[in-house]
Amino acid sequence: MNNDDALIEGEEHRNANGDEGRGVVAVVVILVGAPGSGKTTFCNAVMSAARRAWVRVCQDTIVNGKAGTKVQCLKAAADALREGKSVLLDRCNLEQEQRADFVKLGGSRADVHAVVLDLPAKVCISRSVNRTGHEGNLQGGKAAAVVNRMLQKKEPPKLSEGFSRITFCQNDKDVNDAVGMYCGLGPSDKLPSGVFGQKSKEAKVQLGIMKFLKKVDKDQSQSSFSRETRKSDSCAMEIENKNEDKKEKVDQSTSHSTSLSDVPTLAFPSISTSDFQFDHGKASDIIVETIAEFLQKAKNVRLVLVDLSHKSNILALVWDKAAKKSIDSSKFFTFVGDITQLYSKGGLRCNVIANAANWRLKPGGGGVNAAIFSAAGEALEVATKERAESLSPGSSIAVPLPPSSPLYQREGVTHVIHVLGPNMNPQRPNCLKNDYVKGSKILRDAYMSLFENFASIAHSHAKRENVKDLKAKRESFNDSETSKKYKGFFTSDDEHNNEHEQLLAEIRSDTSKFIKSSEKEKNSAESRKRTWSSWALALHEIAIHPEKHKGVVLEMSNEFVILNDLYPKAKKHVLVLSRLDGLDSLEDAKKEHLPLLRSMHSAGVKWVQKFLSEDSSLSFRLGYHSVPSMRQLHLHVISQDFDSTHLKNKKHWNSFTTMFFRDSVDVIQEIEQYGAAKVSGDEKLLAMELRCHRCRSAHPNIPKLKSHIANCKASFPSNLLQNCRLLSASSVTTAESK
DNA sequence: GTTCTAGAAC
DNA sequence: GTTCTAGAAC
Repeated sequence: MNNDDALIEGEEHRNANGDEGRGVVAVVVILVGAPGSGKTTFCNAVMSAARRAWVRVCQDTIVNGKAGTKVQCLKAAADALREGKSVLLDRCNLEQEQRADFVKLGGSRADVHAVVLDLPAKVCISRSVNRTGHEGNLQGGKAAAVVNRMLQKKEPPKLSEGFSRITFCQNDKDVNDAVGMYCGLGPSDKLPSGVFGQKSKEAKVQLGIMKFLKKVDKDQSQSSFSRETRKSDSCAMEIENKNEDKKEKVDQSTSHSTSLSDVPTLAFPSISTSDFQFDHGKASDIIVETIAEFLQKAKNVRLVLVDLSHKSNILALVWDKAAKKSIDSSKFFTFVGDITQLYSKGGLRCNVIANAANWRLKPGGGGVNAAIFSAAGEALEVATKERAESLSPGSSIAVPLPPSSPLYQREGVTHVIHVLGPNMNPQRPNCLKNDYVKGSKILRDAYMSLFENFASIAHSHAKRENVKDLKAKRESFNDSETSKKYKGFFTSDDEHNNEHEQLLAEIRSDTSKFIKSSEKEKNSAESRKRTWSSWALALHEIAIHPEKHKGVVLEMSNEFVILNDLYPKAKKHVLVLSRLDGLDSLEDAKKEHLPLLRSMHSAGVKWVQKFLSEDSSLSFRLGYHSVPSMRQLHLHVISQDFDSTHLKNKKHWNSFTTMFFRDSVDVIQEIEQYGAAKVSGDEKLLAMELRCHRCRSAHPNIPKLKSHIANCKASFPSNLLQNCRLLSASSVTTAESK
């Protein structure tokens, strides 16, 4: 690897300096970026200080200052090239298809570069919302929606599309650097090719990998593309149908038995069959065999083999073989989708996902590895590094995902298991040169290791009897060594060991709260109790002495008191306040509290019904804050309009719209199943960017968000529509009948 | 200049 | 939890 890097560096050097005498080399720079990302600014900056002739081609202004067509842009660009000028293409170009025709302008005539202005969505939205008199006329409230929609479809450019150079800019500094570079580009200069500035701090390594891949990518896409698509086209429909059926089955089962969607589920890609070129027939046999073996031992878990494409060959093979082996289709099935968006796009809850990692456990490269690292954010890189430096073929390592990771927040993924399979590709490290005896063993080991790791995670989850128990164990294990691997299925021999290992994993992964408290206050059970500020005692006072607060109490029983939230964050916002002294927050709730939680819930539902009878346009959620600000357990019953002057800041918003808010139905279910409810109390959750709770679009600040939600009519995300999490006029009748 | 956030005090 | 306000962002 080091050798590769050195080689690449040498090449760069030659390219950057060694092209005098070759004459003028025109460049087509295809800008890629959402509205507000600064494409026009970029063009103007380059052209104002350029050392070569540039023509800016902008679709928004191409017809005498007015918007034109793509064809007109192509013509203008071609004309410019013919005159020996270089081209700055100023249009969004976020999708590959939109870029393809412009890339074709290259070839012998010109180098084609991409400059990706990949600034945070928030920045683009903020700029396009605020701008006035922009040529594209994308202003005002609609801008945010447009930007969001476009960003969802974005496909980062790849060298394989035909670019000779791609520059990613993630912030203003990157943009300025890129401007400077193109300004300084003289008529006969040529910039080094490759990918630059992609999300990795080790740009050189990244470049090395990308260059290395470029060659392989092309080779592969030519050979395996024709081979595979033709073959699979004939059965594509079939697979699609099967998967449709399958998905329906899953949906049905989730709606019938409320627990299925929360069964620990592992989503995994096929290991070694794409980039590592392992034979699909042999691989599918191994997948099905190891799954069958695993499912015999493991109870109450699900496995899902995921591939991006309906045309996946391996998915079809595994599907057929699993059916022939009569593998229980509720415990194992295949799924077509992006493994980093199974929940948000596919409605499939998977708390653990596997990553087809490289031996260095580095992000980038391509395929699943790049996708997962990029979706999980830097948090995964850091967490991975803490655990291991590298991975050997046939093994795997589980990494708990910090709650700050977008994958955790958006998809509910708590662990990523990195797996490394055997390599049959001569252009990759450790190639087995067609030795399928060795290869098959390694692939089998890889899956076994993956499933074992998953089993440990699932097992520990189920083992969480109650929070107190866990805390006690945590403390006793707190100082132990960490680097051992998880081992064993659910055999009694390994059980103790497993618990130990998993508790360690939990200590590291779970909400930092526990760690902090166990570090600060070691052994005394009393001192572990949270201290509350004076203002945080108001609810406790009402709960213990409701008779003194008749003015605010709406309803009262022995178990709870109902009152309006003093600072309602929506049109309707009431609290169902437990009267049980000593039960202060969700993390203290245990099985013994289930009757109380259930009656609080149904009291809340009754109020929802009352509110709905007054205004049927409202929708409601019932839930708890993971870490409440006020003492005394209280259930929020809140309408989803969030139309209130008291909703003023990010914390308010995120406390009701992220995983910080734990739906009462889920809380009850988790306590029934595991003895405790999961709390997502990470501070970062409350500092997250502002997203619409309906359409998930991002907004630059609270006022903009509020004006958006006042008008957003998008349907709620699918997860809220399941399991009676969201109550509305149409759903409440079904909730009642349950 | 105004708008908006975020930290401290309560 | 809210209020107040300095100063960042626009």
